[in-house]
Amino acid sequence: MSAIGVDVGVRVIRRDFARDAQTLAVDLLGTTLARRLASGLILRGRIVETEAYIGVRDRASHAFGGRRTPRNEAMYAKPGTAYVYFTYGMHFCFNVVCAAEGDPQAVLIRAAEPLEGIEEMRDLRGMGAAASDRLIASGPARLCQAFAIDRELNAVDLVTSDRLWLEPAARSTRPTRRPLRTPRIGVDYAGAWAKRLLRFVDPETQHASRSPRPRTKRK
DNA sequence: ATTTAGATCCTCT
DNA sequence: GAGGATCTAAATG
Repeated sequence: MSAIGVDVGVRVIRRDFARDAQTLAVDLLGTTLARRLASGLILRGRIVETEAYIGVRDRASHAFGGRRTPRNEAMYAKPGTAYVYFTYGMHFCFNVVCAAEGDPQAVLIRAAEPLEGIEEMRDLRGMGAAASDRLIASGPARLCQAFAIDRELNAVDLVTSDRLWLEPAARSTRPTRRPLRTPRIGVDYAGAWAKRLLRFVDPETQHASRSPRPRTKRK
């Protein structure tokens, strides 16, 4: 994997994406997100926080009620498709489409621990070299900025793309404890669906969008 | 430590 | 026209 020309590692394959969003959201923790820039430089990060958007009955989902628009069209595509959308006038968010084609389920990738190409990520984020690694990709829009993910990558097939893909967790990167479960962030408009525990965080990470254990602060 | 306001523009009603 | 799967800096307790 370090040999020249062998920079694209083993990938997550189609059938692994063809599961329900809740299952995939858990399974993606510890997985590597990989991005090749136009320059050829490769960025990698370990996914540590996800959210499941579980389909047409999920009020918090862009596909609620079977809504199908130009924006969310990618949610109805094959499992393993990227769904990248623009929000709040300035931010992008990246999802992995899953389940069966036509069933609009997706996993929002909310945070990653930078592994490779960290200096480039800092540049992309407009951060100084002194800023903490924890601020690079802890949050869905920060992650997109750090990995240069924007509209251009919407609807890309993560199974075949040489610009954006996922690599399975190795033993050393797989979480060793069960994920922390919380309500999803920023979906207060979704009524009862806002309370469902569909956000998943690696309990041992330092790189989530908010501390997994806000209580304890010793040491 | 927690809260607030402002930025900013695309998407859908 | 309204509001959003957010982030940051600044203000406040």
